[in-house]
Amino acid sequence: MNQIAKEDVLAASEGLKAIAHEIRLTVLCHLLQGPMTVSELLKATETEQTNLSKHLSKMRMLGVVETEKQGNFVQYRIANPDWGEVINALKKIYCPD
Amino acid sequence: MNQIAKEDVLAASEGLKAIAHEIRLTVLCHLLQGPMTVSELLKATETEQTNLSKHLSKMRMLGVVETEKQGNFVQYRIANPDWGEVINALKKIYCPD
DNA sequence: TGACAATATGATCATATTACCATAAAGTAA
DNA sequence: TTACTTTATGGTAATATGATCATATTGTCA
Repeated sequence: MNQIAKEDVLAASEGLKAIAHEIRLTVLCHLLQGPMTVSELLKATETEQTNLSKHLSKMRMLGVVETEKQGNFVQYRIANPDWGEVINALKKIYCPD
Repeated sequence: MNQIAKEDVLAASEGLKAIAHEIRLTVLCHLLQGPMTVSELLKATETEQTNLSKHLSKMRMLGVVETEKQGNFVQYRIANPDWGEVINALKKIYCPD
């Protein structure tokens, strides 16, 4: 708080909760490459439809992703491209070269 | 996983859990300025000693921070400076200029 | 219209997280 | 040694999270 306001820390911690899960982090990584439909994310995450749907819902409610309905499909995209920088920093920490 | 191995995604999501909490994120932000003792963090976070201690313990077990005992005090420090980049990215997303 | 495909939601159960209390452990100093 | 300070740990209760089942919603197409 020296540097960041209390309310911003709270908001950021909520945002972190939105991606602090194996499936949701996987979704985020994929969406960084571009928007994807639920069906595509389903293949990518190898989980149950209903389970993925809940994770996507959580990410949407916490403002990390946005959706756009396209006919029968729903396309998900990252709400703020700066999440890419978060992922890049995580890669430095967790992905050995 | 296109880009990140499954095991790395898992590790990163665990690391994210270590900071996806208001108190723990506050601790991380403070430690970015340099090592601090528990007592100092206690003042900074304005929480109960026993509560903070558990949060610190979690961060340590998940490898985000390290400790060094100095007499009666315990000094905490960030294990990997790259967490600074994570915070900077979060600032872009959550801290309006 | 009916059948089907894509996605979301409600209910439920198991598990995890968190805050708080009491207490323990470890170091210091008289 | 005793008293005190600093930090950690065990127990517990409230709440949150996650997986799974069944079902609903919405849109497409024949």
